[in-house]
Order: sequence, then structure tokens, then C-alpha cells
Amino acid sequence: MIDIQRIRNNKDEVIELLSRKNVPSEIIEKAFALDEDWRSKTTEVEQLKARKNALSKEIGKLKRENKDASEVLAEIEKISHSIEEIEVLAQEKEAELKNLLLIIPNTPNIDVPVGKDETYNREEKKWGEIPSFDFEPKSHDELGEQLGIFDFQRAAKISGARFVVCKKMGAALERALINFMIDVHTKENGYIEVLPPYLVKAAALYGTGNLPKFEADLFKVDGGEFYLIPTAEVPVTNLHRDEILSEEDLPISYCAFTPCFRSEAGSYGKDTKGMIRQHQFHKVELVKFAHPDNSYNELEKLTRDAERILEYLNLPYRRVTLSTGDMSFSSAKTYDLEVWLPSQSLYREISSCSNFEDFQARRAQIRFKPKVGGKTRFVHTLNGSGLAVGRTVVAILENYQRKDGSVVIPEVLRKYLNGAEIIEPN
RNA sequence: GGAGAGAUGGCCGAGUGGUCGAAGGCGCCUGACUCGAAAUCAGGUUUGCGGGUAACCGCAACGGGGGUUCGAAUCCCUCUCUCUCCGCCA
Repeated sequence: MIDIQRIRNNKDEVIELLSRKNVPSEIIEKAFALDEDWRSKTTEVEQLKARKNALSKEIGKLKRENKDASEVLAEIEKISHSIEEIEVLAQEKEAELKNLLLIIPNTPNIDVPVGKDETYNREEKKWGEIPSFDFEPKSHDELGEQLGIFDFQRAAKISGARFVVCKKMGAALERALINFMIDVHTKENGYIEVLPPYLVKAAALYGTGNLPKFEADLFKVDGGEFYLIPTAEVPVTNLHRDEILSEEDLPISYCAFTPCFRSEAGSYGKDTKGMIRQHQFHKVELVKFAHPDNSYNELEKLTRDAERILEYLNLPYRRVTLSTGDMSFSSAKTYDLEVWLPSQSLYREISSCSNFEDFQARRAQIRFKPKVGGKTRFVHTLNGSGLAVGRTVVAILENYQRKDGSVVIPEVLRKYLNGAEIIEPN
């Protein structure tokens, strides 16, 4: 949530920054006006309440002295009526303002390239050598079906479109990747492993910014108050909701493996074949609670931690900074990591690493108390995929394929697969 | 699913209608003592919002929401969570 004080004190700056995210200025002007209105009514109510409190105390005193209080009671009754009237108005304004603030996106960092869509994303680096094949490289779904490790047809029978059944080395490879990623992040990068719930309440989704605006992207459990998580970001960021952390504990870094569930509403016709876009997929997620003075440094580190997984797997990738028009609602700055897919001859997103600054922390009330200076401050939250497991399988199959349709297993994964070196058709 | 108990400040824990934003303890901060530290002694130490250059003033908050009352941590309703017992269950 954007800080209303920023709108109050630097309205024009906020309008300018949010125009980069295609937010019309009228929305900010509306929030500004609601805030002014709310404040004047609140001030009025509070003055009346102060008078009422004073009179109430007087009654206590009069009663103790066994004196008559009817005159004071009469005045209180009059004040109470006024309070009721104005308070309703103040509460209406407050609710309206709050609802409006909940749908205003985060302001982009000044460094983020300005543009209306992904064509304005800025490439930051490229890593690895794009493999050259002396044959036509196959797509992962073709390879997977030939190898007998993916079964899209039966998945459709069971659950419909956008699901897959992984079998044999397909299933084992997912499991190996999950363990490999978690091992690297916990042992080499200092993340604390957590295994959170996959069903969450609405409040958790408000905290991260998925609600109220993006309900259509989520699966809601019928009849219950639960939602299936779209990413581990939701439960893990909410670990510290309504908490005051110790400054010396920052940054706190978590790593979580979870399935992710997405309705993919509005993506009809996109990536219909294969494992790229599924209703259910696995992800190892990195989440940090950082000191606000150091969060951009932590974003660089977190992104490097994700990149290192790709490097261990020797998968060619590039890093791009998402433009203001392509980044998400809650983010102030996002790096996407895109892995090379030979069958499509392009880079596809495999990780998204963001600094949300205090946007989520303000929604979820995650704060810390500075050692000196007293006043509690909001932490900065960050997260990134480290990595999306299904898409990593896709990238491995496509980049490590051989002419005969077999696939070489990346060296770092072999110890997780009983030493297997190659996936072969059987 | 049934029966009961509970939720108070960073932590522990008192408080059953007004003088309670809240005793006491722990922790933390400042000062004294000390070469220094520990111990001891004295003082201080909640948060959010609004107003004010500031000192400061006001409003709100004792799990969440609602109610009774001139006045609620305290009484009533409701929700959430925790614990105990019974049932069921991987």
C-alpha cells in the first residue's frame, strides 16, 4: 500500500511516478481529496469526543460527591448526537480512501525503464553459451512424450487442460531439482528453509497485494474461506505479518518449496502446449525481509542466488529489468531471469526477482524497531523464484537434448538421481 | 463434531464499571558507584492517527467486530485463535 502521507505531501511526484505504471492521475487526486475530507471530519469528531470525555469524568466526580449530574448528562446527550452524525461521515470517507489505496499500485523505482509493455524491458546481462544443434531441436513436450516422462493426455482426462502427469525420470527430475535448489539456497546462500501452508486466508493475500485486485487469478476453495496459493511468496511473506522484528535480525532470508496454483484467466490460447503455463506447478521461492536502507543491495544478492542455480545447471540465460508497464502491481523494481529455449529460439521467464520496498510491509504491518532512533519502521520485502521447477525441467530437456531424442542429465543433479546420466526412451 | 478454559504492553503477569494507558517482575535505555565490568541504587521505557515549527495537545487501542452505559480491560453478543477432555481420523 502506498503511504497516504506521500500523496498528502508529494502528490505531484506520486502522480508522475504512477503515470509510468499507467495509473490515471484522477485516482491520486481522488485519494488526496478523500484524505482531506476525512481529516477535517475526524478533527471535528475528536474535538467533540474530548469534550464528552471531560464531561464524563465530571459525572464520576459528582456521583462520588453525591451531587446531581442531570445538567451534565443533558449536555452529553447533545454532544453524542453530533458525534454520531459526523462520525458516520468520517468513517465513510475513511473506508472509501482505504479501498482506493488498496488498488493503487506501488511506485516504480527511479531506475526502472519507462515504457508501456515488455518491449521496453532492459537487458542487463547474458550468461552462457547458446547451444547449437546439428539437427532440429525438439520442444520439451515432444521430447517428454517420446521419453515417456510426460503424459498430457491422461492429465487432461483427470483434470483438464493445463495439467501434466510426470512419470519415471520426469517425476524424479522434478524431485531432484527441488532438493538441489533448496540445498544450494540453504547451504551456500544462508536461507532458512520453510514449508508453509498451501491454503491461505484472504488477509494473507491482501498483505502481498494479490487481493483485492487480482481475485480472478486465484483459485478459491469452494464454500470455504481459503485460497490456493499462487506462489510461496504469499504464506512466507505473511510469516511476519503484524510483527515487530529486531533490527539485528535483518535481513531474514527464507527459502520455500511449494506447489503454486494459478487460474490463468485471460491467458487463453497462450502457451497451450507443454509445461510452460500450468494451473499447478512447483516453485522454490526466495523471500527476504530487509532493512529499508539496504534492500536494493539485497535484491542484487537475491537475484544472484537465483542466477547461480541456472549457472550450476549450465543453462544459458539473460537478466532483464522489467519496464514500468510490464512489472507487477506490488513491485518497485523487478528483474526477470529468462532461460534459453532452443525449440522457440528465445528466452523465457524462469524467475522473477522483486523489491517491494515497504508496499507489502505496510499492508501486512511488518515492522522493525531500530536500535537507535526509537521509531518503528516498515521493513522492505523481496522475493524471487529460485527457480520455477517445471520451467527448469523444460529448459533442461530442450538444452540437453541429443539427436536420438535422449537427454543428458546436468552433472549437479546426478547425485540426486542415483547417479543416472542420461534420460533415454524405453 | 460435542463439553469446558483462556487471549492484557518487547516478554511474564495483576487487574470484575470512573482516580487504569494499565500494578509488579523481566528485558532495555540513562545516570550514580567502579580503573573497567558485574552487583546495587535512582530515573526512564507502548503503539497508531490527527493538530502544531516545537514544547506539546487531542483521539483511539487490553485477540477482531458489534452492543449496554454519561463512562468498559472489566458487563452482554459474535468471530478468530490457543489449551484441556470426549468422539472421529491419516
